[in-house]
Amino acid sequence: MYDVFQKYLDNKITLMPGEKEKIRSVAVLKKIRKRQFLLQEGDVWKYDAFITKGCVRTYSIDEKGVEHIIGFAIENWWTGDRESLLSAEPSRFNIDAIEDSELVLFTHTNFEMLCHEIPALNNMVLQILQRSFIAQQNRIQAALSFTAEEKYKQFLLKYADFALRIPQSMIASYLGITPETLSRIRKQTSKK
Amino acid sequence: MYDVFQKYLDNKITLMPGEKEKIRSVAVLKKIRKRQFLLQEGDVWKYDAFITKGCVRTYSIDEKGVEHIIGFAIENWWTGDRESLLSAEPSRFNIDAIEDSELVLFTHTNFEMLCHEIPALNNMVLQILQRSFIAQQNRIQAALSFTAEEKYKQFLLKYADFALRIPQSMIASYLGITPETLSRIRKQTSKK
DNA sequence: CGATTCTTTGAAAACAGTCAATCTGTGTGG
DNA sequence: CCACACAGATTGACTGTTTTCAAAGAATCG
Repeated sequence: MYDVFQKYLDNKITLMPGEKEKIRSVAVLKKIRKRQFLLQEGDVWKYDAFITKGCVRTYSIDEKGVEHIIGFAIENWWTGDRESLLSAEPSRFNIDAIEDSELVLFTHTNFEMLCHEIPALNNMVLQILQRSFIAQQNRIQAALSFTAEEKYKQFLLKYADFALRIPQSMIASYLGITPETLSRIRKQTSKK
Repeated sequence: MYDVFQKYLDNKITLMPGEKEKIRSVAVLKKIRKRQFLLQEGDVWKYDAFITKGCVRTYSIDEKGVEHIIGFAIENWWTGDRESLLSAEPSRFNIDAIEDSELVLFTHTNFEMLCHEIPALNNMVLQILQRSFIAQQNRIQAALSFTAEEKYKQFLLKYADFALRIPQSMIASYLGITPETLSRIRKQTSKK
């Protein structure tokens, strides 16, 4: 379980002797089953969470009870609610597992300590944040510029590696359309 | 002109003796007039840009020639295209001035050097990035969850300080609706 | 196999987009 | 200072897309 994370780290940064162990010593392993919550609306999120196996979704629920998926995350991705983490306010989001999943958790306090002591790690976090920022910007642009069909196509291209693991109703939610509309788009495009 | 930026810095971080001057020495002042480009699609963006006066917009143009506004920025905000900056690829965005504006520019190379030498500055950048990330996440959530009317209301609340400086057609573009639709929404809500 | 969840389909209603015309306000040149 | 031009905002009629609601059809899991 932890070895997936270790591999990820080795791939990204080179650590000084002893640092590997230091990181390892504050890591907490966690398994969650399909449909199980990692974070529930109203709770305060306090971790940095890395997925070693499985798939989770982050979503909000509007006043009509409809779910709106903000993002997905799979193996080798980080997840969590940065807003709640930094503000220490109750989260407006839910995170739950789409598949049985395994995670490596760090309490944010521990993780900050690690980042402070290990510049390479701190730098890695900055890189990830930058990349997430860019990805979000592109998603906003897509939402503004593309039709539902184009957004779906782009989604399949961009997330080809795990698009098939996700129920269509959830993809629809992510794209901001109803499951019925997505079903019709698929029918349309399969004709061609 | 530069004093606006200096004030901003003083407000955010405390600098060691000499650091102020070091920052100042690599800053470049720039004025742009209304409608003038700061960045044009196809060019590579190489700066970190701080606005001391005025207002700019970042937008893309789709294949039909329609503009889609990704974001606005005013005094005391940063602007630019992080994607182009980090990838060194030509930008897909345009940035131009909505009002006559004044900026403090740093070439990214210089700015990185400064961040490397001044940990407090580096930390500030991280904070800004985190906050931008959260703001974008909230925008995505709003786009998914809210009706056009709700999005407009939220925009007015959130950006009350400069919403009036921006033409309605641009607000419509930002919200992902046509100017006509926004006009009708305004008519509706003013009735109540 | 039965139960539950997910997907598809249909028809009607709601909504936003398009196109074209008019109105309004601002700023410029005569 | 006026008149005109121009850009932005509004309005109306029409079209097209998406949602909604309801029901039937697959697929999945214990």
